Amino acid sequence: MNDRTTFNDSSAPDELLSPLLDYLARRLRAEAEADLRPFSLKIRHVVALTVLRDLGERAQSQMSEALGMDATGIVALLNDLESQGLIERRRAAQDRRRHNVLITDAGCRRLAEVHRAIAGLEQRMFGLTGQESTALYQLLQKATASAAGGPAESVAGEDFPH
Amino acid sequence: MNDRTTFNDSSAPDELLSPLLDYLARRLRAEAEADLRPFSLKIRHVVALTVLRDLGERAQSQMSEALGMDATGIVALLNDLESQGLIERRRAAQDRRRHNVLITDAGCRRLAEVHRAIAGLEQRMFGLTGQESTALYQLLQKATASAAGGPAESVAGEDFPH
DNA sequence: TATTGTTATACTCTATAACTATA
DNA sequence: TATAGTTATAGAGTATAACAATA
Repeated sequence: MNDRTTFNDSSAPDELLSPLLDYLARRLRAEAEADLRPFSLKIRHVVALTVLRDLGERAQSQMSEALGMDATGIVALLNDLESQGLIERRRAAQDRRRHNVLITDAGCRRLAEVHRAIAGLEQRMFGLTGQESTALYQLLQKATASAAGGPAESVAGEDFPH
Repeated sequence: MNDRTTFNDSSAPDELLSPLLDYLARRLRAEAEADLRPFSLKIRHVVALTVLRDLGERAQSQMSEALGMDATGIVALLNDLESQGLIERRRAAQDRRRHNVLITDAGCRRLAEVHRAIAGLEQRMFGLTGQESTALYQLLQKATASAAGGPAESVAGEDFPH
């Protein structure tokens, strides 16, 4: 049964979030390309490194879940990072089918550099104050935790970095 | 929350916004696909229709700028919408090179339906309260206005819907 | 038989370059 | 010559399907 009235009144603002998210993500990827070229990385590499730094060693299947990406995409992503020595793949002893992935020291250092570059880009591009930026981060964080739980549920999972 | 107040107002938070935006936009596109399939539309069609509804008649070159997309992408986008009768292209009398684009009545009706579908998806997916959702909208709105002005400037332009 | 990771492949999204018609 | 739109094409980005190794 559909409860349309509560739905409209209690929650959503008049306008949609999706067009803004779509727009900002597209612009971001385009702008970040230039800043990340010296590192031979793309935004999704940064996402993957961030997850590995914050969550530690993970199986590739868990990476796939945490990043909301297909497993086949993860393979290519990790290949890029491994060829630069930023991550390591290790056969898991308990289950030899599994490749455990972890960030290397070089990966951590690289991530820190990239982090500074992207932070600068965000500041220039979004023009938000520190407070606004923090508030936005927290809201996106909450939305992400919810989205990571599944499309129809609001399960705040530990699937994404804080 | 720890000593967050020690941050000066101009500094960014410790963590990056970009990975979250990238993640959410990717998930959103994937999830919205199912909801939008009955309409034969994608998220970017919704963005385009929203812009046309809010800003009125526009040249294609202006659409390109407003959407932050290459002009060639706009052509295919508008072809899709025109073939469904949701928008119209008219030769501009003053400058016959130009195609002015405007949303049709059918387009407005379709957009309203789609709007409801996406709003429901956002609520299920992001699990935000009405207040949070509104706050997030306003922050994304501000970031979008800034980003529309250019990568290095904070010019709040009239380029994107309010 | 089911699961982890991989390869091969195709489809979607976006950008670059060349063409047309107007100015 | 320059600009608005279009076409053709190529390149990312992501997903689907079949396969190998292991459980």
